[in-house]
Amino acid sequence: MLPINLFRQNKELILEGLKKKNFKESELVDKIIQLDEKRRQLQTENDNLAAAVNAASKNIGQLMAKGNKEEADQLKAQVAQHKEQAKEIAQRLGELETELHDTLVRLPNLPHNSVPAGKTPEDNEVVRKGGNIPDLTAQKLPHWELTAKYGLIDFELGNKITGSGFPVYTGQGARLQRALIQYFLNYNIDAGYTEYSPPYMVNETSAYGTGQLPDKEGQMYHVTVDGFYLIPTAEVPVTNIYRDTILTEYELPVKMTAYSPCFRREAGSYGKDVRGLNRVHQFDKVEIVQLTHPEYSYQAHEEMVAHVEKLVQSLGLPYRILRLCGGDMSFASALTYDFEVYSAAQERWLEVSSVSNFEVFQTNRMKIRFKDTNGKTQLLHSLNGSSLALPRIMACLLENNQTPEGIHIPKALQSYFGKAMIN
RNA sequence: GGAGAGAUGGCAGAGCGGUCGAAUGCGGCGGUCUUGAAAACCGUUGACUGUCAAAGGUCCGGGGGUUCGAAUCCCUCUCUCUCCGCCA
Repeated sequence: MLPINLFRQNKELILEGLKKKNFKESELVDKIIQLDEKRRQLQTENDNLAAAVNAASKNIGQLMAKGNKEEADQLKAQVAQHKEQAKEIAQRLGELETELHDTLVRLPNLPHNSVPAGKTPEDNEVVRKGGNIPDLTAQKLPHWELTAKYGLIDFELGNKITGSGFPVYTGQGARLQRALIQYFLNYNIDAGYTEYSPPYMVNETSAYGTGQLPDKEGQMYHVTVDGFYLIPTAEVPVTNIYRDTILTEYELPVKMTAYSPCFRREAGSYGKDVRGLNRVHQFDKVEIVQLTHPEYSYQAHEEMVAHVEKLVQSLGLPYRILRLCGGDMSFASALTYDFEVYSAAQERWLEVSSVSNFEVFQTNRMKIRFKDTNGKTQLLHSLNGSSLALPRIMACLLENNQTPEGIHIPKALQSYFGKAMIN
């Protein structure tokens, strides 16, 4: 949610940003400004009435103490009148506040200056490439055939137990999952991130805080009996750790990492996109989250990108880093870098990480703040990224490292996996 | 699931219808003292809204009610604790 101050101070900046993000309903900006003005006007009226009531009440107390009942009764009648007026105003004020808030949450975050213009994924900008695409002339099986061949994943069994998109990892496949999680977590911890093991269900307030609600309601599994949501990413519970918190400047930056399964309904996906591990309803991911001083968030963002890049490199996978264009960015983000790795048998790029700076968009909702050196309370910036999401990494590892003799395990993983090859 | 107790500022903990945004202690910050530090002493120390600044307004777990007036009384929800039951 954009801070309301921005609308009072710099309307042009907002309109410009919304245009770049390809947001159509720019008339909402004027609506918000008007609602805000009206709201403040009503608030003043309301406050003045409350002040009158407060003063009169104090007087009544004193008059009663003196035994001056007659005058007190007169004042009481006055107060009753004021209260009737106030009731009406308070109701209108409440409606106005709701409308203002509901309009405000419909606006996406504004893009950073460096975000390229554009509407579709084709307009994303390739920032860097790395690694080598392997030569698979000897054998070129897609990962869903490899997982069957070596007994790593049973997709059919998942169908039976739950439904499509809930793969069952078995034997060496399960072990590889565990090795990846462990490796990723340790790598993040070594870089100064504190590990958290959060709940996998969150309440409505938390889902709202990171922007899942109201925007992506249909993408989450909803446990209706208790009103909980299964987390689509550890970002949700982890960022909410600091909801309604005021930090001191020397506690910054806050760096957190967490492993969690992620649950996504993925309504509307189909075809080759959902084949094998490409898109599933439950998957594992290790996430990194930072809360930083607003002045240093872009520096932190670059550090996070470099951090994830080194991790991808250590797995020996061919990758590219994209700077997402305005139209392809998520609702809440100001700047996003996507990491894609090349799946050599499928011959396509698969997204494995998305590293974003949300600036104050999330922290404004969650009231995550800090006291600066002048004693002023300010919003922090929040950032997060995958480090990394497992299924597509696994798909690429299997496909790219396949040989007729077996699948090679990257060196960095071998101590976690326990051997150098799947066969 | 059943029975009971409770929720107050960063923390601990008073307050039980007006003088309470809230005693006191701890912690934090500033100062005196000191070569420096500790101790001691003095001062200061919640958030939100509003404004050029102020005045004013709101907040004692959430919501609703009684009253001229609620942290204090009533209803309700959520959460925490204790005991019983069940259980990884």
